Amino acid sequence: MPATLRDVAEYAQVSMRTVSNVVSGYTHVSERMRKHVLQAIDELGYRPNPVARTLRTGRTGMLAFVVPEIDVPYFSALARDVIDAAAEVGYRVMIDQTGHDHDHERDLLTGNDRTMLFDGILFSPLVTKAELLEMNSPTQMPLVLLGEHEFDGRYDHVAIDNVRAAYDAVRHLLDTGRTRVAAIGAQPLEEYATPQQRTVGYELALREVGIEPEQRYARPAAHYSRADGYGAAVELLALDVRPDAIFCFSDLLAMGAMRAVFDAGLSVPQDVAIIGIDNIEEGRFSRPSLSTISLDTSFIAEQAIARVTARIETPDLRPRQIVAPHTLRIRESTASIER
Amino acid sequence: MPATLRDVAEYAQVSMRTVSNVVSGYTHVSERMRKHVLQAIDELGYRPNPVARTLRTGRTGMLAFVVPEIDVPYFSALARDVIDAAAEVGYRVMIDQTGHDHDHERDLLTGNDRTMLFDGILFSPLVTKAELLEMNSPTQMPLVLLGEHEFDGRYDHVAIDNVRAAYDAVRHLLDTGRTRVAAIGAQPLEEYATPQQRTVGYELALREVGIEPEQRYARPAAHYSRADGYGAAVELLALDVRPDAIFCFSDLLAMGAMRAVFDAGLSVPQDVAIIGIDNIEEGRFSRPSLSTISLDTSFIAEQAIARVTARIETPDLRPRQIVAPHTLRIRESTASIER
DNA sequence: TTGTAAGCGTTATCAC
DNA sequence: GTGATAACGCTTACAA
Repeated sequence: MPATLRDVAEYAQVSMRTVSNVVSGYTHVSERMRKHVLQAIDELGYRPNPVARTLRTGRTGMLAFVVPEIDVPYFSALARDVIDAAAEVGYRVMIDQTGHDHDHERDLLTGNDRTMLFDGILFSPLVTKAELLEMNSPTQMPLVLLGEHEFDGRYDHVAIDNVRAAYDAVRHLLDTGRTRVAAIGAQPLEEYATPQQRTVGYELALREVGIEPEQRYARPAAHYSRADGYGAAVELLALDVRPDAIFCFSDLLAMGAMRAVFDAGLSVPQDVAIIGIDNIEEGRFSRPSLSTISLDTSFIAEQAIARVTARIETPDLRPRQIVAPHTLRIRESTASIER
Repeated sequence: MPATLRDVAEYAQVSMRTVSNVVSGYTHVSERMRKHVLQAIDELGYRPNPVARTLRTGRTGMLAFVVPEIDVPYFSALARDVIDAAAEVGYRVMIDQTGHDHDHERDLLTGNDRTMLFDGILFSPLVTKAELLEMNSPTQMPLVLLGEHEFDGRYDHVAIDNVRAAYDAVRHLLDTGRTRVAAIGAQPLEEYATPQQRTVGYELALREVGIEPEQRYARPAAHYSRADGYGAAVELLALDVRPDAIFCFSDLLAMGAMRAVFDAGLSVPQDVAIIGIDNIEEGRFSRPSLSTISLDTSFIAEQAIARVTARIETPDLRPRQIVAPHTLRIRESTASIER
């Protein structure tokens, strides 16, 4: 049985109030008393019970970071920054992996979840636009959406400008002389905001230089995984007129696509240039190194944490949209080719 | 203000006891009553307060998974499996990132941490052998150590046979005809168990074929990162007599080493064969694909979860050591060479 | 500065 | 099968 505050009080012959004061810090308490109580605490090996404290104060000191899959490099890099940013302001982070399970996500959003031991949620969701809109009984839990969806004014939101990011990537491919630019990651359905926005940016860049987007050059990808990128690239390379560049909606797709190009006996960037989005570390060491759009994950994490903690303090804040910066990183996979 | 159990009881004109029975499930309660209470719950939008429940029952339903860095692919892959295995038995997982901070780790182990809202800990630690041994006031928290350290009989422990794994990797390099086998990841100090054990396996394999390990071929690496692998490989390649194979203590080190070989104008596996440990997905898509020792992360996760939950139920279980299987995966990076 | 006591929202122990 | 009531361990008015 661990010692309780009451045990310490009895042992030290003081009131619980005094012990509590000593434990939780600063309240006026004489130095002699402090020493005395501290010693009692030490001798009994007392540790405050965080659950009791939480019940009393209403704060758990924990945030939930909700992602589809934690082992996707972009998410784990973001998780790292989120954990660090949260620690900075005294919060801990519980990672919740939805595994592409919409019901799980919805339970979280509607507060149906049975074990909500946290003060706020950072949500990198898969939920479709429709699902988000029809969410009729949103939880009172402070919530910040990350990187997906259009800003609809109901939730705080931190994301890059997806249209612009895609535009920048494709524009770079065009600038290096490629003309047959394919895309991997477009969603056939209009359900998800991010792929749709990136598709818009992709087509925008093409049209700007007078190229009409071709349907067969836009390939879907279910999970933005290496395997999906590989599969989509294999299809692209089998076309009569092969693309000379591929814009992948994530670096992971790009890694898969690169491997597919090699397996087809072709080379990157000579035969096919490849660019991704996310700037995962893997792409800095791959051969060739991967050009990409870098998202500032620590900026995203800090802004999200700042926003959710602000909302914990002041629940009625007006939802804001925060746009995170992105940067084009040119590496070997899109090097210009000798003509 | 969210509705409480008491609110529901008053609203439905029944006792709190009855509401609690309905909420927590099975206790005998008439069907009519159940319906009645359920409706009241629905109308008031009542959600049980998990904190209050926890204070009463002493269970949070949460486990902590403690790793140095969550964005290391091996750890994030393991985290994924841990989260899944925990969900399977009704637990959630809080991820705690120590960031190579020994004090943080020690606080966790000694229960000095102020916010321990979990029922048990899975610990993939950095603490040195000495630190672990001198841990004089271990917390009563159920604890399972993952993948590090020797089994000293005080904690449950799930890990591969590190000596054997290293031996298998090096043996494979030797079998393909390489004779100058270097290693990256050895720790100069004898503080950490894993690198030491892998060094033992490395030297064992060499000696078995009559090769005396050379000091200059064994390079340390602080963080098992791509960058450390790169740096160590650069040094190895600058030696008068260049190694013709490198055994890296992690796949991430191997990815860095591979890039260093290319940057030196050499090729893998023709000039230098490379093998790692961990079997991260990245190595299946890299060029060349990376030979490695595969650890069964889902086995490790399941065993660890089974063990920690068992210990939550029955605190006095005798600590056990569970050895996880490993398998050699031969890929392109160690292909045999034409002589 | 310190003591007393009332909750926080639940579950569990007792009756009936 | 259901109803009152005492904990669980802590924080914090309110008193002293």
